[in-house]
Amino acid sequence: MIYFVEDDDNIRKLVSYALTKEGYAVLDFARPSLFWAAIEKELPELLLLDIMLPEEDGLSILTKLRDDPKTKRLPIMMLTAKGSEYDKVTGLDLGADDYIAKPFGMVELTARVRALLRRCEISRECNGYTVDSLNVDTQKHTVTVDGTELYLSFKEYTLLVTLLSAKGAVVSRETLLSTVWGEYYEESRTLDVHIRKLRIKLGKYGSLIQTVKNVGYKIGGDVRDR
Amino acid sequence: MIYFVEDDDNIRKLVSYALTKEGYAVLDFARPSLFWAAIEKELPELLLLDIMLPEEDGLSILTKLRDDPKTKRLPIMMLTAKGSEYDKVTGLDLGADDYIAKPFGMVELTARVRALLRRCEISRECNGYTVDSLNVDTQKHTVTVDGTELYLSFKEYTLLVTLLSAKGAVVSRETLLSTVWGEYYEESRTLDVHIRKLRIKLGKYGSLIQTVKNVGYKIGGDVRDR
DNA sequence: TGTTCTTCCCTTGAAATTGAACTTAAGAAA
DNA sequence: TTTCTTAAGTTCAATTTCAAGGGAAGAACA
Repeated sequence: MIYFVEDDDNIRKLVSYALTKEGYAVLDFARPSLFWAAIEKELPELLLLDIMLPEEDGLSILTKLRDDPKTKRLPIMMLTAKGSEYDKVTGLDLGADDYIAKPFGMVELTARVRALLRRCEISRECNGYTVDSLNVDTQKHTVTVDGTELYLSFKEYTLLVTLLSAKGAVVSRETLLSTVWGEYYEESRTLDVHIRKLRIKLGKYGSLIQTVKNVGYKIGGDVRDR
Repeated sequence: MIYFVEDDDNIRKLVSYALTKEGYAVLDFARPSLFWAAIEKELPELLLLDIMLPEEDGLSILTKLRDDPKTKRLPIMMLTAKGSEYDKVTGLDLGADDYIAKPFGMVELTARVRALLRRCEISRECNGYTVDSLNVDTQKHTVTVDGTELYLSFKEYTLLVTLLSAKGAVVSRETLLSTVWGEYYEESRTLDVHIRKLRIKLGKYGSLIQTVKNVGYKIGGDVRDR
């Protein structure tokens, strides 16, 4: 998911269109306030940020994002009409990862986006995951164990995919709650209950979901993309 | 260390001077052959690569570097007189991390270099530690000795990671207590007890944890990031 | 100089306590 | 209906506490 903050309607539409055509999911925002609301709910993989904006300067947004541990590492590309070297340097030194000056071509933009995502090792969502003979197809939204399809509820499915996407790394309770349940959820036992149901439904693969006490849960076993 | 391949003497000197003044160690090469010789000996942290070169095209060098596992992830910034969008895209898509078109200002160049190094620093942030055949994976939260996984409790694990992250330096009792146990903890034997359990679980590596009387504990041996 | 004593930390083992996750069931929401 | 959330009770390992056991460094002493 790519977020794009830009007040100029034409540029916003143009860039969104170009990126969408490249296969990226894009959400664009005409005003910072809309962007802030969205980022509370879900973090994008990359942010395109114009500098000249109503309400709040792009550089101010950049600074705030870099100060927050949650968005400290978010790949950010600044985008601006001002072409002066001074502006570029300011943006980069405040923590932007790339900077592109208007007018820019869509082809260069998408190439820079690709390069930045590559550098940050965030590949576009894959089509699914496989562990042993447990298969998850994120296109079809299906889960199969030994070839037979399994029915999972929405939360169960999202929980499983979130764990799988970490490729065996531990996912904290907090992250799980915010990813699967949306906004920040304070400590709640609903996560435990869903983990339990998921484990039961996964049958012999239930034990793949391992508890890491005081931290969260992880998938044991070799997770492969597909 | 930054390597810089550029045939134009003026630009080479200018850029080298600017980067050196920024505090980077720079080695510049007028010809690809000299660069290839150097890279055999030592990998730089970043490579600035001109496109138009004698002997061999910069894009060809880029491709070769990206094909070699040793240099696959080397941060590379392309640098060129050709300002066409097509060239930029080609460079970026062949695996360059950034691209700057001549004529460029030294201030922008150094800012881009800083930004690129910063980003690569982040992505290579440590995923674990290795001492001898003791391995700690901080992503998966696992500890292995000679390839077999070891189960550590939360405190034991945190204690071990805290000690490892000091890379062999002594960590005071006070620091350990405040890092592992949260806020300040009054003097308590609980730390000793956990150290003991950790030593036992680590088996032959238990003796890696050395007591520094009146101060704290440290890891003996060569701690490496991974 | 060498021996014993004292003290201070750290180690050890066992027992007591705590707390995070699990379970279950029932009610609310979709 | 099915799914999700909440609440309450349970469980068992993790953690802490306690008390006794070393052992090294320096002091006292012969």
